[in-house]
Amino acid sequence: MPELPEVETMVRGIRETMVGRHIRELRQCPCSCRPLTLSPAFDEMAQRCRGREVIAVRRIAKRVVIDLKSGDSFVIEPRMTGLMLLTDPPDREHLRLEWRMTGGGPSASVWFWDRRGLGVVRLCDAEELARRLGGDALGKDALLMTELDWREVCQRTARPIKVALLDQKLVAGIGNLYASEILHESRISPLRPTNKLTNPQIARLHSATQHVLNEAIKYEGSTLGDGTYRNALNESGGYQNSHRVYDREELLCPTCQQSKIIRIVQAQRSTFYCRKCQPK
DNA sequence: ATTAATGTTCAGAA
DNA sequence: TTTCTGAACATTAA
Repeated sequence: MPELPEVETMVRGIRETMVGRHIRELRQCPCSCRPLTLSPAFDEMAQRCRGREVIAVRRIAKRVVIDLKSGDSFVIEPRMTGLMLLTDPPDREHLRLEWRMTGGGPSASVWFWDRRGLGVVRLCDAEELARRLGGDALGKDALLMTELDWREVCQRTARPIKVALLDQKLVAGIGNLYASEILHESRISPLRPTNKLTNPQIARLHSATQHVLNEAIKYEGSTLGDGTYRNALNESGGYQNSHRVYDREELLCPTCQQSKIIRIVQAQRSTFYCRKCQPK
């Protein structure tokens, strides 16, 4: 389930293969699955990008953005099971799209693979999409979320902080897995109303967000039990070995070594936390 | 053999 | 206005 660190890993994995090259052809892969959600429809998308130069490959929140010199950008939402690959898909059955690039070398193509097919690929104005999102959880420079930004955002809602962290209009890039991890490092209860957080808590939330996401990027994301998430070379991530609470119900909390991690459900999603280290 | 759970986003309802 | 629910899917565990 690609969240910010997994998408950042995808972007780094395909950047060298795409930037500075031209798109020779966009192809739909001959899989028997239901077609991906594309906007505009495939024929127009293929026609509009053919021959165009790729000038940047970057990440906005949980989306892969491929900027073309023409002003168009591919905006790819991997959702649950989408992957950007250079080689060796987990299976050929669920390959969905291929960008054939100019230039030689064995990796002159980039693929989008998606087992469940919930992914969405658009060719559009990327900035328009970015405007609909909150600040990037790990943005740089102008996109940086400062501690003051976090305070302002936290005033906007009374929902539990765990639920608010998943709202991409407040802060963009955090998903279900990293929300639990960040709150544990922050020593904040997932049940805490967001607008009741104290300034010291918000300061911890701010720094834990950066720390957890940067560490996860360093290990190229989390590959869970089902093994779906892979980097661009079809290799597993490594951050699952550093998880403190996610998917660790009944195991001892790594901080206090006394209390067991519990699982609760908030907004129909699993939340994992330690009652002792994250008091209400 | 059904059923539930998994995770992200959005439309539409409360 | 804000918050909640269900649907889009495929696969696996119960």
